[in-house]
This record gives sequence, C-alpha cells and structure tokens, in this order.
Amino acid sequence: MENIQFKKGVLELCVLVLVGQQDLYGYELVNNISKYIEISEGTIYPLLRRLTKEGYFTTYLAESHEGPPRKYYRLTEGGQRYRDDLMREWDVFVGRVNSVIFQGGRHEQG
Amino acid sequence: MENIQFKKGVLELCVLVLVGQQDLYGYELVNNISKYIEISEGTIYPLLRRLTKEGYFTTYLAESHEGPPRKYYRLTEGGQRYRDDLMREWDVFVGRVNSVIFQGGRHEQG
DNA sequence: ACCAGCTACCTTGCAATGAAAGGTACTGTT
DNA sequence: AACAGTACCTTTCATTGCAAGGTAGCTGGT
Repeated sequence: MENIQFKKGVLELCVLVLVGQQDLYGYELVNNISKYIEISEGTIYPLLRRLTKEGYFTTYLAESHEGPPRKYYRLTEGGQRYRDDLMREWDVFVGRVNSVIFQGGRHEQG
Repeated sequence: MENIQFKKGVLELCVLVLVGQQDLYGYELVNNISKYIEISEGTIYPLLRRLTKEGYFTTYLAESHEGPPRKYYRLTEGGQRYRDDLMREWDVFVGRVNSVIFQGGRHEQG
C-alpha cells in the first residue's frame, strides 16, 4: 500500500474509534494502527493535538515504568458524536465509490 | 457528505475507471461523478491534465453541436494497469480500515 | 560513569490534492 | 446585442500525511 491519499481523513476516524474503546497514548496508538495501516509518529501527534484542540479529546498524564510519562487521550461526548458521524460518512462514501467503480456510475439511484 | 478528505486519491480511481469504460470529456465526467460524489470542475480538469501527463490518458478533440469542441480522454494500456492496481489497493485499504474501526485493531491477522 | 537502545513526547518543512474563485470562448435563443 | 448554457482552463488556498529531526526518561551492559 503506497497510496498516501487514501488515508486522508480516515486516520482521524481510526484514531477516534480506537481512543473511544479505551484511553490510549500516542505511541501506543501508532503501534496499534500501524499493524494495519502504515503510519508514523509525525502523523499521529499533530493529529492528536488537533483533535484535542477541537474538543474531541481530553488528556491526562500517567507515569510509566519503562520510560517518560505517557499522555493519555480520552474521547469526549462531542468526540463520540463526531466519531459516529464520521463512521456513517465513511460507510456512505465507500458505498458511493463502489457504485462508481463497479457499476460505472450508470446505476439508477435517487 | 462534507468530508473532503475521504475523496483524496479516490477521485483519481473513479476517473480512471469511468474513462476506461468509454472515452469521456471533462464536463461529462464532472456531471457523471457528481451524481454520486460532490465534485467540481476545478478538481477534474487539473486531475485530467496530470493523468494525461503521466501517460495514463491520450486525448483528442471532437466538435460539438452545442458549444466549444470537446476534449475526449482515452485510457492507455499503462492507464489500465494503473487503474487495476489502484482498484486492488482500494479494496485492501477499505478492508484494513474496517478491521481497525469494527474490530478495534485487535483482530488477529498475518 | 558511560553508552546504546528503547520508550515517549514534540516540531518544522515539504508534497500532494481537492476546492473556490475566476477567466475564456463557442452556440443558440430572444 | 444580451443572455444562458456548454466546455475548457488557471491561480490561489487549506488540509493533511510524512520525513526528518529534536528532547528526555528508563534499562541493561561494560
């Protein structure tokens, strides 16, 4: 998978979903997501900052036995709503793209 | 559908697929795709230029009864290969994103 | 004490791409 | 002539992912 462009906007959704399941810190998130989708720290940290700034996450620090303190991210209520909206949009979007590429945009629809 | 970012890279695939089915001109393409995905001329024309420059399309002009001449785009062999590669990548990508957001990145996998 | 390697955080500068806004030009109708 | 519709094109901007680099703490080996 070399196509960077596919990822645009989708990483945001992945991050929102994973943090929604349990509080996570950035480094953990990178390792978690990158099992599936190639991703680097330089992508995740700015994304986490932005989503926090936009009110979708709160953060807190916790000590670690194996290194510097970890900054955990927790999904807010607004974040949950945003996540749910994005999931619906993702679903609709994939459906529409598949309409275009599998039926050639010639399929009858509303 | 307000999320612009989802579209990044995917429009390229849509354009390749549609032109692969039959020669199309830009204006027609905009109207065709925008039934499914919001899109504007300012997006399509630069994209068509780029894909032509990269050797995926050839072009020819044809007169029109109802306005200025139309510039038709035709998919090259290289374009067909690229289209097929992109389709496979899109499929894989969607599968992986769904793994992350539906199984929380905890599903066993190669 | 020193160093390597890992964990964990962060930033700057860059490239790609979609969109808004604007421009050109032809045809047909009024 | 004026206008609407078709059809092309460009410039400028915002967003976002990445490479590269920087800071700092902990662990284990020498």
